[in-house]
Amino acid sequence: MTASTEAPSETRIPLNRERVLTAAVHLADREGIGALTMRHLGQELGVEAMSLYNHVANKEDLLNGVVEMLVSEINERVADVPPIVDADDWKRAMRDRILIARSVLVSHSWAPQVIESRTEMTPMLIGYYDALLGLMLQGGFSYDLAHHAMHALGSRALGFTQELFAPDGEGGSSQATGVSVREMAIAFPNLAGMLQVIAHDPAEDSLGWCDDQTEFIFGLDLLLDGLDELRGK
Amino acid sequence: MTASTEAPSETRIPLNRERVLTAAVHLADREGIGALTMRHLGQELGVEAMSLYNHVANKEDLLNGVVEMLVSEINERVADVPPIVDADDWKRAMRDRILIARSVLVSHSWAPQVIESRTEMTPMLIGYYDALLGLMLQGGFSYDLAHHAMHALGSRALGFTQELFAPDGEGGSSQATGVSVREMAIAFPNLAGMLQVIAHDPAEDSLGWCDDQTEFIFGLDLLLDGLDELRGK
DNA sequence: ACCTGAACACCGTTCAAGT
DNA sequence: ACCTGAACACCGTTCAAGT
Repeated sequence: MTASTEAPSETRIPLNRERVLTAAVHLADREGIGALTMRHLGQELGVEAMSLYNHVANKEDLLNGVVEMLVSEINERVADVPPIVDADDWKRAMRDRILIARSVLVSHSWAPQVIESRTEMTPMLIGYYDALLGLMLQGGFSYDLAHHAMHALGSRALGFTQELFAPDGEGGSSQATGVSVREMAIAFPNLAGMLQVIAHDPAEDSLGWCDDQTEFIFGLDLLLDGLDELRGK
Repeated sequence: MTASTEAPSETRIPLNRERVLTAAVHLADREGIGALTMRHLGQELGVEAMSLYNHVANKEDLLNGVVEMLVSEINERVADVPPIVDADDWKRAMRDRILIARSVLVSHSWAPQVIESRTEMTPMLIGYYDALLGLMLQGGFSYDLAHHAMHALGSRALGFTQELFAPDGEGGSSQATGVSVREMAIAFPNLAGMLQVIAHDPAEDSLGWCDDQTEFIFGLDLLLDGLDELRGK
Protein backbone atom coordinates (compact mmCIF):
# COMPACT_ATOMS: atom_id res chain seq x y z
CA MET A 1 0.00 0.00 0.00
CA THR A 2 2.90 2.31 0.57
CA ALA A 3 4.27 1.56 -2.91
CA SER A 4 1.49 3.28 -4.75
CA THR A 5 2.03 6.64 -3.07
CA GLU A 6 5.82 6.53 -2.97
CA ALA A 7 6.51 7.99 -6.37
CA PRO A 8 4.86 11.41 -6.02
CA SER A 9 6.12 11.85 -2.45
CA GLU A 10 8.37 14.68 -3.64
CA THR A 11 8.74 17.54 -1.17
CA ARG A 12 5.47 16.71 0.54
CA ILE A 13 6.60 17.98 3.94
CA PRO A 14 3.77 17.58 6.43
CA LEU A 15 2.45 20.81 7.79
CA ASN A 16 3.05 21.62 11.44
CA ARG A 17 2.72 24.57 13.76
CA GLU A 18 6.24 25.81 13.29
CA ARG A 19 6.05 25.74 9.50
CA VAL A 20 2.78 27.65 9.66
CA LEU A 21 4.24 30.28 11.97
CA THR A 22 7.45 30.84 10.03
CA ALA A 23 5.49 31.09 6.80
CA ALA A 24 3.29 33.69 8.50
CA VAL A 25 6.34 35.75 9.49
CA HIS A 26 7.74 35.64 5.97
CA LEU A 27 4.42 36.52 4.42
CA ALA A 28 4.03 39.54 6.71
CA ASP A 29 7.62 40.59 6.01
CA ARG A 30 7.13 40.36 2.29
CA GLU A 31 3.62 41.70 1.75
CA GLY A 32 2.72 43.48 4.96
CA ILE A 33 0.54 42.49 7.88
CA GLY A 34 -2.59 43.22 5.87
CA ALA A 35 -1.75 40.35 3.55
CA LEU A 36 -1.54 37.89 6.42
CA THR A 37 -4.95 36.26 6.04
CA MET A 38 -5.80 32.62 6.58
CA ARG A 39 -6.62 32.15 2.91
CA HIS A 40 -3.47 33.85 1.72
CA LEU A 41 -1.30 31.98 4.19
CA GLY A 42 -2.82 28.66 3.20
CA GLN A 43 -2.12 29.41 -0.44
CA GLU A 44 1.47 30.24 0.51
CA LEU A 45 1.79 26.75 1.98
CA GLY A 46 0.00 25.03 -0.88
CA VAL A 47 -2.98 24.15 1.25
CA GLU A 48 -6.56 25.24 1.80
CA ALA A 49 -7.08 27.92 4.44
CA MET A 50 -9.07 25.52 6.56
CA SER A 51 -6.15 23.16 6.93
CA LEU A 52 -4.34 25.74 9.02
CA TYR A 53 -6.88 25.21 11.78
CA ASN A 54 -5.30 21.84 12.44
CA HIS A 55 -2.17 23.59 13.69
CA VAL A 56 -3.46 26.86 15.01
CA ALA A 57 -6.61 27.44 17.04
CA ASN A 58 -7.65 30.59 15.18
CA LYS A 59 -6.17 33.79 13.88
CA GLU A 60 -5.56 35.18 17.35
CA ASP A 61 -3.55 32.08 18.15
CA LEU A 62 -1.64 32.48 14.89
CA LEU A 63 -0.64 36.02 15.85
CA ASN A 64 0.31 34.94 19.36
CA GLY A 65 2.49 32.26 17.84
CA VAL A 66 4.12 34.71 15.49
CA VAL A 67 4.99 37.02 18.37
CA GLU A 68 6.27 34.08 20.38
CA MET A 69 8.51 33.24 17.44
CA LEU A 70 10.08 36.71 17.34
CA VAL A 71 10.54 36.95 21.09
CA SER A 72 12.06 33.51 21.09
CA GLU A 73 14.72 34.77 18.70
CA ILE A 74 15.27 37.79 20.93
CA ASN A 75 15.74 35.58 23.96
CA GLU A 76 18.32 33.48 22.14
CA ARG A 77 20.36 36.44 21.00
CA VAL A 78 20.09 38.21 24.32
CA ALA A 79 21.67 35.27 26.10
CA ASP A 80 25.06 36.42 24.80
CA VAL A 81 24.99 39.70 26.70
CA PRO A 82 27.74 39.62 29.35
CA PRO A 83 26.33 39.32 32.87
CA ILE A 84 26.46 42.12 35.39
CA VAL A 85 29.78 42.58 37.16
CA ASP A 86 28.47 44.87 39.89
CA ALA A 87 25.30 46.77 40.77
CA ASP A 88 26.33 49.85 38.81
CA ASP A 89 26.54 47.69 35.71
CA TRP A 90 22.78 47.12 35.51
CA LYS A 91 22.23 49.93 33.02
CA ARG A 92 24.79 48.66 30.53
CA ALA A 93 23.32 45.17 30.55
CA MET A 94 19.77 46.45 30.21
CA ARG A 95 20.69 48.79 27.39
CA ASP A 96 22.48 46.03 25.52
CA ARG A 97 19.54 43.65 25.82
CA ILE A 98 17.02 46.23 24.71
CA LEU A 99 19.06 47.21 21.69
CA ILE A 100 19.37 43.55 20.71
CA ALA A 101 15.61 43.17 20.96
CA ARG A 102 15.31 46.22 18.75
CA SER A 103 17.70 44.80 16.18
CA VAL A 104 15.51 41.71 15.89
CA LEU A 105 12.25 43.61 15.56
CA VAL A 106 13.55 46.24 13.19
CA SER A 107 13.36 43.88 10.23
CA HIS A 108 9.69 43.14 10.95
CA SER A 109 8.05 46.52 10.65
CA TRP A 110 4.63 45.06 11.41
CA ALA A 111 5.76 43.60 14.73
CA PRO A 112 5.01 46.62 16.97
CA GLN A 113 1.35 46.81 16.05
CA VAL A 114 0.90 43.05 16.32
CA ILE A 115 2.63 42.93 19.70
CA GLU A 116 0.57 45.82 21.03
CA SER A 117 -2.62 44.13 19.89
CA ARG A 118 -1.89 41.01 21.96
CA THR A 119 -3.99 40.73 25.07
CA GLU A 120 -2.36 37.82 26.85
CA MET A 121 1.17 37.31 28.02
CA THR A 122 3.11 34.45 26.51
CA PRO A 123 5.91 32.46 28.19
CA MET A 124 8.72 33.85 26.02
CA LEU A 125 7.61 37.40 26.73
CA ILE A 126 7.35 36.73 30.45
CA GLY A 127 10.84 35.27 30.31
CA TYR A 128 12.20 38.34 28.60
CA TYR A 129 10.70 40.68 31.17
CA ASP A 130 11.75 38.45 34.03
CA ALA A 131 15.37 38.79 32.94
CA LEU A 132 15.13 42.58 32.74
CA LEU A 133 13.59 42.65 36.18
CA GLY A 134 16.45 40.49 37.43
CA LEU A 135 18.96 43.05 36.18
CA MET A 136 17.23 45.84 38.05
CA LEU A 137 17.07 43.84 41.26
CA GLN A 138 20.80 43.13 40.97
CA GLY A 139 21.21 46.84 40.39
CA GLY A 140 19.72 47.56 43.78
CA PHE A 141 16.18 48.49 42.73
CA SER A 142 13.37 47.89 45.16
CA TYR A 143 10.55 45.76 43.79
CA ASP A 144 8.43 48.86 43.77
CA LEU A 145 10.83 50.98 41.74
CA ALA A 146 11.50 48.13 39.33
CA HIS A 147 7.78 47.79 38.81
CA HIS A 148 7.39 51.47 38.04
CA ALA A 149 10.40 51.25 35.74
CA MET A 150 8.79 48.49 33.68
CA HIS A 151 5.70 50.58 33.14
CA ALA A 152 7.74 53.68 32.36
CA LEU A 153 9.73 51.84 29.72
CA GLY A 154 6.68 50.16 28.28
CA SER A 155 7.27 48.88 24.77
CA ARG A 156 10.71 50.46 24.80
CA ALA A 157 11.80 47.54 26.96
CA LEU A 158 11.12 45.37 23.92
CA GLY A 159 13.04 47.66 21.61
CA PHE A 160 10.39 49.71 19.90
CA THR A 161 8.23 52.76 20.18
CA GLN A 162 5.14 53.24 18.08
CA GLU A 163 5.94 56.40 16.20
CA LEU A 164 2.90 58.64 15.94
CA PHE A 165 2.09 59.30 12.27
CA ALA A 166 5.05 57.37 11.09
CA PRO A 167 6.27 57.92 7.55
CA ASP A 168 6.61 61.59 6.66
CA GLY A 169 6.33 62.43 10.31
CA GLU A 170 5.93 65.98 11.48
CA GLY A 171 5.86 68.17 8.45
CA GLY A 172 7.56 66.82 5.34
CA SER A 173 4.68 66.91 2.89
CA SER A 174 2.50 69.70 4.15
CA GLN A 175 0.04 69.17 1.35
CA ALA A 176 -1.12 65.93 2.93
CA THR A 177 -3.25 68.12 5.19
CA GLY A 178 -4.10 70.61 2.46
CA VAL A 179 -2.22 73.38 4.26
CA SER A 180 0.22 75.55 2.35
CA VAL A 181 3.64 76.32 3.74
CA ARG A 182 2.66 79.94 4.32
CA GLU A 183 -0.54 78.97 6.14
CA MET A 184 1.42 76.54 8.24
CA ALA A 185 3.95 79.17 9.26
CA ILE A 186 1.09 81.27 10.60
CA ALA A 187 -0.97 78.55 12.23
CA PHE A 188 1.95 76.55 13.60
CA PRO A 189 4.81 78.98 14.10
CA ASN A 190 6.89 76.80 16.39
CA LEU A 191 6.88 73.73 14.18
CA ALA A 192 7.51 75.90 11.14
CA GLY A 193 10.52 77.44 12.83
CA MET A 194 11.87 74.09 13.89
CA LEU A 195 11.49 72.66 10.40
CA GLN A 196 13.39 75.59 8.95
CA VAL A 197 16.29 75.16 11.33
CA ILE A 198 16.52 71.38 11.50
CA ALA A 199 15.57 70.39 7.96
CA HIS A 200 18.30 72.61 6.54
CA ASP A 201 20.96 70.68 8.38
CA PRO A 202 20.95 67.25 6.77
CA ALA A 203 24.54 66.52 7.71
CA GLU A 204 23.79 65.25 11.17
CA ASP A 205 22.09 62.00 10.23
CA SER A 206 22.36 59.91 7.14
CA LEU A 207 18.66 59.08 7.03
CA GLY A 208 15.97 61.75 6.84
CA TRP A 209 16.07 64.29 9.59
CA CYS A 210 14.36 61.87 11.98
CA ASP A 211 16.70 58.97 12.56
CA ASP A 212 14.58 56.39 14.35
CA GLN A 213 17.56 54.68 15.92
CA THR A 214 18.96 57.95 17.25
CA GLU A 215 15.61 59.00 18.65
CA PHE A 216 15.03 55.60 20.21
CA ILE A 217 18.36 55.68 21.98
CA PHE A 218 17.87 59.25 23.14
CA GLY A 219 14.60 58.33 24.80
CA LEU A 220 15.98 55.10 26.20
CA ASP A 221 19.00 56.77 27.78
CA LEU A 222 16.82 59.53 29.18
CA LEU A 223 14.75 56.90 31.00
CA LEU A 224 17.64 54.68 32.06
CA ASP A 225 19.63 57.64 33.39
CA GLY A 226 16.61 58.85 35.32
CA LEU A 227 16.06 55.41 36.81
CA ASP A 228 19.73 55.11 37.70
CA GLU A 229 19.38 58.31 39.68
CA LEU A 230 16.31 57.08 41.57
CA ARG A 231 17.96 53.74 42.31
CA GLY A 232 20.42 55.40 44.65
CA LYS A 233 17.76 57.08 46.80
CA MET B 1 -45.97 69.63 -3.03
CA THR B 2 -44.44 70.40 0.33
CA ALA B 3 -47.72 69.85 2.09
CA SER B 4 -47.86 66.14 1.45
CA THR B 5 -44.52 65.50 3.15
CA GLU B 6 -44.92 68.00 5.95
CA ALA B 7 -46.76 65.79 8.40
CA PRO B 8 -44.14 63.04 8.92
CA SER B 9 -41.25 65.54 9.02
CA GLU B 10 -40.67 64.67 12.69
CA THR B 11 -37.04 64.63 13.82
CA ARG B 12 -35.74 64.15 10.30
CA ILE B 13 -32.44 65.93 10.96
CA PRO B 14 -30.33 65.88 7.80
CA LEU B 15 -27.15 63.90 8.13
CA ASN B 16 -23.85 65.75 8.06
CA ARG B 17 -20.21 65.05 8.77
CA GLU B 18 -20.32 66.13 12.38
CA ARG B 19 -23.35 64.02 13.20
CA VAL B 20 -21.67 61.03 11.60
CA LEU B 21 -18.46 61.56 13.57
CA THR B 22 -20.10 62.07 16.96
CA ALA B 23 -22.26 59.00 16.37
CA ALA B 24 -19.08 57.07 15.58
CA VAL B 25 -17.48 58.17 18.85
CA HIS B 26 -20.53 57.18 20.84
CA LEU B 27 -20.80 53.85 19.09
CA ALA B 28 -17.15 53.05 19.80
CA ASP B 29 -17.56 54.16 23.42
CA ARG B 30 -20.60 51.99 23.90
CA GLU B 31 -19.77 48.82 21.97
CA GLY B 32 -16.05 48.96 21.38
CA ILE B 33 -14.01 49.84 18.32
CA GLY B 34 -14.75 46.47 16.76
CA ALA B 35 -18.41 47.43 16.49
CA LEU B 36 -17.60 50.59 14.58
CA THR B 37 -18.43 49.34 11.08
CA MET B 38 -20.04 51.31 8.28
CA ARG B 39 -23.12 49.12 8.35
CA HIS B 40 -23.49 49.31 12.11
CA LEU B 41 -22.91 53.05 12.17
CA GLY B 42 -25.46 53.59 9.42
CA GLN B 43 -28.00 51.60 11.37
CA GLU B 44 -27.24 53.73 14.41
CA LEU B 45 -28.18 56.81 12.40
CA GLY B 46 -31.24 55.21 10.81
CA VAL B 47 -29.68 55.14 7.39
CA GLU B 48 -28.12 52.67 4.98
CA ALA B 49 -24.38 52.19 5.31
CA MET B 50 -23.85 53.60 1.84
CA SER B 51 -25.32 56.95 2.80
CA LEU B 52 -22.37 57.59 5.05
CA TYR B 53 -20.15 57.91 2.02
CA ASN B 54 -21.83 61.23 1.26
CA HIS B 55 -20.22 62.72 4.35
CA VAL B 56 -17.08 60.70 4.74
CA ALA B 57 -14.69 59.61 2.00
CA ASN B 58 -14.16 56.11 3.37
CA LYS B 59 -13.51 54.35 6.64
CA GLU B 60 -10.00 55.77 6.93
CA ASP B 61 -11.46 59.25 6.65
CA LEU B 62 -14.06 58.36 9.27
CA LEU B 63 -11.35 57.35 11.71
CA ASN B 64 -9.30 60.46 10.96
CA GLY B 65 -12.39 62.53 11.64
CA VAL B 66 -13.03 60.75 14.90
CA VAL B 67 -9.48 61.44 16.08
CA GLU B 68 -9.78 65.05 14.97
CA MET B 69 -12.93 65.27 17.09
CA LEU B 70 -11.16 64.08 20.23
CA VAL B 71 -8.09 66.24 19.73
CA SER B 72 -10.32 69.20 19.09
CA GLU B 73 -11.84 68.70 22.53
CA ILE B 74 -8.36 68.43 24.00
CA ASN B 75 -7.30 71.68 22.37
CA GLU B 76 -10.33 73.47 23.79
CA ARG B 77 -9.77 72.27 27.32
CA VAL B 78 -6.03 72.86 27.17
CA ALA B 79 -6.55 76.54 26.37
CA ASP B 80 -7.38 77.11 30.04
CA VAL B 81 -3.91 76.13 31.25
CA PRO B 82 -2.20 79.24 32.68
CA PRO B 83 0.62 80.49 30.46
CA ILE B 84 4.26 80.24 31.40
CA VAL B 85 5.49 82.88 33.83
CA ASP B 86 9.19 82.22 33.26
CA ALA B 87 11.43 79.70 31.54
CA ASP B 88 11.54 77.39 34.54
CA ASP B 89 7.78 77.14 34.39
CA TRP B 90 7.76 75.14 31.12
CA LYS B 91 7.51 71.79 32.88
CA ARG B 92 4.45 72.75 34.90
CA ALA B 93 2.61 73.96 31.84
CA MET B 94 3.56 70.93 29.80
CA ARG B 95 2.55 68.53 32.54
CA ASP B 96 -0.79 70.24 32.98
CA ARG B 97 -1.56 70.09 29.27
CA ILE B 98 -0.60 66.46 28.96
CA LEU B 99 -2.71 65.44 31.93
CA ILE B 100 -5.67 67.28 30.46
CA ALA B 101 -5.19 65.42 27.18
CA ARG B 102 -5.14 62.22 29.19
CA SER B 103 -8.32 63.09 31.01
CA VAL B 104 -10.08 63.50 27.67
CA LEU B 105 -8.79 60.26 26.19
CA VAL B 106 -9.31 58.16 29.29
CA SER B 107 -13.04 57.85 28.65
CA HIS B 108 -12.41 56.53 25.13
CA SER B 109 -10.43 53.37 25.75
CA TRP B 110 -10.25 52.63 22.03
CA ALA B 111 -8.61 55.98 21.23
CA PRO B 112 -4.95 54.94 21.66
CA GLN B 113 -5.08 52.17 19.10
CA VAL B 114 -7.03 54.30 16.64
CA ILE B 115 -4.63 57.23 17.04
CA GLU B 116 -1.59 54.99 16.60
CA SER B 117 -3.08 53.51 13.46
CA ARG B 118 -3.36 56.94 11.79
CA THR B 119 -0.78 57.54 9.14
CA GLU B 120 -1.30 61.20 8.37
CA MET B 121 -1.13 64.25 10.57
CA THR B 122 -4.29 66.29 10.99
CA PRO B 123 -4.48 70.05 11.71
CA MET B 124 -5.76 69.68 15.28
CA LEU B 125 -2.96 67.29 16.13
CA ILE B 126 -0.34 69.55 14.57
CA GLY B 127 -1.76 72.41 16.59
CA TYR B 128 -1.51 70.45 19.81
CA TYR B 129 2.12 69.54 19.19
CA ASP B 130 2.95 73.06 18.06
CA ALA B 131 1.81 74.39 21.40
CA LEU B 132 3.90 71.87 23.32
CA LEU B 133 6.88 72.78 21.21
CA GLY B 134 6.24 76.43 21.99
CA LEU B 135 6.43 75.71 25.71
CA MET B 136 9.78 74.04 25.32
CA LEU B 137 11.18 76.88 23.27
CA GLN B 138 10.04 79.33 25.93
CA GLY B 139 11.71 77.03 28.42
CA GLY B 140 15.03 77.56 26.71
CA PHE B 141 15.21 74.34 24.68
CA SER B 142 17.16 74.36 21.45
CA TYR B 143 15.18 73.23 18.43
CA ASP B 144 17.28 70.12 18.42
CA LEU B 145 16.59 69.17 22.02
CA ALA B 146 12.91 69.98 21.65
CA HIS B 147 12.78 67.70 18.65
CA HIS B 148 14.38 64.84 20.54
CA ALA B 149 12.04 65.51 23.43
CA MET B 150 8.98 65.10 21.21
CA HIS B 151 10.19 61.73 20.02
CA ALA B 152 11.13 60.66 23.54
CA LEU B 153 7.68 61.50 24.84
CA GLY B 154 5.93 59.91 21.88
CA SER B 155 2.30 59.13 22.58
CA ARG B 156 2.81 60.25 26.19
CA ALA B 157 2.65 63.80 24.89
CA LEU B 158 -0.96 63.06 24.00
CA GLY B 159 -1.71 61.56 27.38
CA PHE B 160 -1.51 57.84 26.83
CA THR B 161 0.81 54.89 26.70
CA GLN B 162 -0.18 51.64 25.05
CA GLU B 163 0.08 49.19 27.91
CA LEU B 164 1.61 45.92 26.77
CA PHE B 165 -0.82 43.05 27.48
CA ALA B 166 -3.30 45.30 29.08
CA PRO B 167 -5.97 43.77 31.28
CA ASP B 168 -4.57 41.32 33.83
CA GLY B 169 -1.12 42.63 33.08
CA GLU B 170 1.94 40.89 34.35
CA GLY B 171 0.86 37.93 36.35
CA GLY B 172 -2.63 38.07 37.81
CA SER B 173 -4.15 34.98 36.24
CA SER B 174 -1.21 32.74 35.65
CA GLN B 175 -3.41 30.05 34.17
CA ALA B 176 -3.92 32.13 31.04
CA THR B 177 -0.57 30.81 29.89
CA GLY B 178 -1.15 27.34 31.28
CA VAL B 179 1.65 27.73 33.78
CA SER B 180 1.09 26.85 37.41
CA VAL B 181 2.19 29.16 40.19
CA ARG B 182 4.91 26.71 41.22
CA GLU B 183 6.21 26.39 37.67
CA MET B 184 6.19 30.14 37.35
CA ALA B 185 8.21 30.64 40.51
CA ILE B 186 10.90 28.41 39.00
CA ALA B 187 10.88 29.70 35.44
CA PHE B 188 10.40 33.37 36.31
CA PRO B 189 11.86 33.87 39.78
CA ASN B 190 12.12 37.64 39.63
CA LEU B 191 8.55 38.27 38.57
CA ALA B 192 7.34 35.70 41.05
CA GLY B 193 9.20 37.47 43.83
CA MET B 194 7.89 40.84 42.82
CA LEU B 195 4.32 39.59 42.69
CA GLN B 196 4.64 38.17 46.17
CA VAL B 197 5.92 41.42 47.62
CA ILE B 198 3.78 43.91 45.73
CA ALA B 199 0.50 42.04 45.37
CA HIS B 200 0.31 41.53 49.13
CA ASP B 201 0.29 45.24 49.73
CA PRO B 202 -3.02 46.44 48.31
CA ALA B 203 -3.15 49.51 50.53
CA GLU B 204 -1.04 51.70 48.30
CA ASP B 205 -3.48 52.13 45.44
CA SER B 206 -7.21 51.91 45.36
CA LEU B 207 -7.32 50.14 42.02
CA GLY B 208 -5.55 46.87 41.32
CA TRP B 209 -1.85 46.87 41.99
CA CYS B 210 -1.16 48.61 38.68
CA ASP B 211 -2.72 52.05 38.83
CA ASP B 212 -2.56 53.31 35.27
CA GLN B 213 -2.70 56.93 36.30
CA THR B 214 0.11 56.52 38.84
CA GLU B 215 2.29 54.68 36.35
CA PHE B 216 1.61 57.22 33.63
CA ILE B 217 2.62 60.09 35.86
CA PHE B 218 5.71 58.28 37.10
CA GLY B 219 6.93 57.81 33.53
CA LEU B 220 5.95 61.32 32.51
CA ASP B 221 7.81 62.96 35.40
CA LEU B 222 10.83 60.77 34.77
CA LEU B 223 11.01 62.11 31.23
CA LEU B 224 10.17 65.72 32.05
CA ASP B 225 12.71 65.84 34.86
CA GLY B 226 15.36 64.38 32.60
CA LEU B 227 14.59 66.92 29.92
CA ASP B 228 14.64 69.74 32.44
CA GLU B 229 18.14 68.67 33.35
CA LEU B 230 19.32 68.64 29.74
CA ARG B 231 17.72 72.00 29.05
CA GLY B 232 20.24 73.74 31.26
CA LYS B 233 23.29 72.29 29.52
C1' DA C 1 -4.79 12.53 11.82
C1' DC C 2 -4.98 15.70 8.41
C1' DC C 3 -7.13 17.99 4.50
C1' DT C 4 -11.08 19.62 1.44
C1' DG C 5 -15.21 22.17 -0.30
C1' DA C 6 -19.25 24.38 0.47
C1' DA C 7 -21.45 27.42 3.32
C1' DC C 8 -22.40 31.21 6.86
C1' DA C 9 -22.11 35.63 8.70
C1' DC C 10 -19.71 39.23 8.28
C1' DC C 11 -16.49 43.31 6.12
C1' DG C 12 -15.55 47.92 2.90
C1' DT C 13 -16.82 49.67 -1.26
C1' DT C 14 -18.81 50.25 -6.45
C1' DC C 15 -22.37 51.35 -9.15
C1' DA C 16 -26.77 52.28 -11.21
C1' DA C 17 -30.96 53.74 -9.78
C1' DG C 18 -34.23 56.32 -7.32
C1' DT C 19 -36.20 61.08 -5.06
C1' DA D 1 -27.88 66.73 -3.23
C1' DC D 2 -28.70 62.88 -0.76
C1' DC D 3 -30.18 58.11 -0.15
C1' DT D 4 -31.14 53.14 -1.56
C1' DG D 5 -30.48 48.23 -3.02
C1' DA D 6 -28.04 44.93 -5.23
C1' DA D 7 -23.69 43.38 -6.12
C1' DC D 8 -18.49 42.45 -5.79
C1' DA D 9 -14.43 40.98 -3.67
C1' DC D 10 -12.95 40.04 0.29
C1' DC D 11 -12.67 38.35 5.65
C1' DG D 12 -12.65 34.40 9.80
C1' DT D 13 -14.75 30.36 10.88
C1' DT D 14 -18.30 26.05 10.99
C1' DC D 15 -19.31 21.79 9.51
C1' DA D 16 -19.83 17.49 7.10
C1' DA D 17 -17.27 14.92 4.16
C1' DG D 18 -13.39 12.78 2.30
C1' DT D 19 -8.49 10.02 2.65
